[in-house]
Amino acid sequence: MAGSTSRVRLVDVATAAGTSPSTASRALHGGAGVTDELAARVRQAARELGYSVNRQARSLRRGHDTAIGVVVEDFTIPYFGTIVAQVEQAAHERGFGVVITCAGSGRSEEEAVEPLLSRNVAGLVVATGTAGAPEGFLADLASSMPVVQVDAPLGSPFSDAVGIDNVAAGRRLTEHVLAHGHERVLFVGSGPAASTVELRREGYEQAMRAAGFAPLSTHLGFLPVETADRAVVALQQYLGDGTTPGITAILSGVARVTMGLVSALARLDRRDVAFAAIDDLVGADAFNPPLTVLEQDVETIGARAAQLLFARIEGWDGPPSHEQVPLRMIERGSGELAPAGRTLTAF
Amino acid sequence: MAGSTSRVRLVDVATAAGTSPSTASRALHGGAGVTDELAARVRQAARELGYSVNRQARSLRRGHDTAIGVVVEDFTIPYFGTIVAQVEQAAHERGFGVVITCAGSGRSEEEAVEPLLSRNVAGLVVATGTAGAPEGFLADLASSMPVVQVDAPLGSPFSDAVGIDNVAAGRRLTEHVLAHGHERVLFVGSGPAASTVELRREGYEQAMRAAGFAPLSTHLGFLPVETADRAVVALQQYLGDGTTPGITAILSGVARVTMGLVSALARLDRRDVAFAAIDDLVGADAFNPPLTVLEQDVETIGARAAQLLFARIEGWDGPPSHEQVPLRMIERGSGELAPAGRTLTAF
DNA sequence: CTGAAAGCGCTTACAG
DNA sequence: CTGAAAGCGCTTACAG
Repeated sequence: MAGSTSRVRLVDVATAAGTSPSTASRALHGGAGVTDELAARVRQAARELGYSVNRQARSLRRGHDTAIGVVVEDFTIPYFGTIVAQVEQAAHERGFGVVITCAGSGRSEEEAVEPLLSRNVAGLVVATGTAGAPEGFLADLASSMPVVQVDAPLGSPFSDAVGIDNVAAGRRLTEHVLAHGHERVLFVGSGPAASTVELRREGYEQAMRAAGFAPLSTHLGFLPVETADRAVVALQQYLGDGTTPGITAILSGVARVTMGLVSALARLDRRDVAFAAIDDLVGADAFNPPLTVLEQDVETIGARAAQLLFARIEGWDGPPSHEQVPLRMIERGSGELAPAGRTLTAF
Repeated sequence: MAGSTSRVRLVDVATAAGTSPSTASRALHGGAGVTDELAARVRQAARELGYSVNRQARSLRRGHDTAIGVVVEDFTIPYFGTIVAQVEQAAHERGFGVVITCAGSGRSEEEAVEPLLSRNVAGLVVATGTAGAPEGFLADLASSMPVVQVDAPLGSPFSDAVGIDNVAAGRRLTEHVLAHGHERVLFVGSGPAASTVELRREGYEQAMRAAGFAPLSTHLGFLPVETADRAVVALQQYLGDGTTPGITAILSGVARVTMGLVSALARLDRRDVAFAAIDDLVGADAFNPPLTVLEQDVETIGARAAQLLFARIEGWDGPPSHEQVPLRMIERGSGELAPAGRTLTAF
């Protein structure tokens, strides 16, 4: 057991083993060039004293830390939680620490990243959903350290990226409800700044136009708390007043928005409106009706991001790779409703 | 703009401002004892060069880092995501970094915490739900640095703690369904190791016994993926086979379990069984029937934990405080169902 | 194979 | 008010 007063240093271990700090360091980490016998003595002393290296000192000396940074837009969103979990796991396996920071709620990217850079992290996973301008702050960063972007709208020429094909996702979701006879379909995004969601909207518009229907979209904004209230107001506007024909299907571009829409539809008691969403939600099979979703494989996205990052950290020097992880449609019912007043026969 | 090749050091700033590192350091952080004019020159040089302090060096010199550690059981669970978000926010406001680690999935506490200790974090927020043995590893830690426990079963004599009154929560949830005429009520926990959930079960048993009914409880385990399948199996066993009278109400002790139960009840199409849970769930108002919950104010729990931790870090030396944040019952319908075949008049 | 020495970038008594 | 010097704990050329 380590004494709980003050951490034991390498010199303590060396002294206990009857050698010098230099040799002790080599015995514990350096590997080469130490007698087996002496190395064993050092390792035992380290064990007995409960030694663990002071990483600040090591990092200062080596010029980079065995830690990576993770920049996330919002920790309360399950998507990001899963990314963090995967990255932390990969880091832990390699003996790396993980320092996190939040880029949301009005903080600038510089401000968000400073706590990471000032700790000399060896690389960065950036999952903000909004970043990715090739001329931005991240590009600057990516030229001096490995950066992997997650859920980024565009592949940057300076960094690796892992995500989904957003345009195709929007198209596929749209085609799903079109196939069930819908023509007046509303797409709901979170806001113009969420560029991945905007790409999904683009896919939606492509699919609508290809089918000969007019696209119609709106935004709910970013704050989950307010989302349900806004959704009620927004939906009432589009659902029709009995005289004008309203929309018959709703598509949600992202989980946060789905949460709001699901509550709003429940409050309005409109279970007749078809509804499908990008991103799965916990309990979606218990919704009324059960929610059809186009699911992202978030675990794979997080795991691949970590793999790419550590490959770079370990020196891999290939061209930036932009990976797209396949999506999976989970049909649970809500997206398969036919438009009210119309019976489908062919499907 | 900072050059992107190599970080600028304090000595660079000092040189640019025509002074020494000592004075530059004092001008930027130390505060006292530098001419206004010189201080201004240093600050401008720092700004122009894009200087930001190397925290590893600072920490090494000062003996402790301006960073805190957060130990979490599982980042994908919204409860912990909210704790992390709150703590990160508080840390950021104080110029502290946040390094995280996961204590779940078979890692020992020592192993989980090592990456934090080896970085000399100034304090720890520990949210593992299972820890809290007064003689454990954490107690050892708490004697050498500030530790705040979140969601801990017992108040440790060595550290602050923030959470809820778990026994009272179990009692209150139980009394809710008892008030609607239920007598055969099943409590579902996650596993014997989750001691906060076990305390909730204790409250449930107290309430059942006080009402003269026999308590009946089971566990679903920890893995969210398997939970729904296990829940189906478990529920079939308790719901009765038509000849024997089954349970008429189910209580869930924690969010992960609720997710499984909600899916299982949907699959079994048993909307007649009353159901109430501790912890709110996203979309709970869209469930069928809408889910009644006893909600934890997780944001307040996280915020208070951070406040306590930083108070300790800044030197506050009061006795360990064990705070319990009030709960809120959200009645949405699922817990208010009367037992099938029995009509209530009095409520 | 081993150890004395230098140095990573910072802060802080200490002397002026 | 200012600066030269020491030292936080480690690693790594360098010399032996």
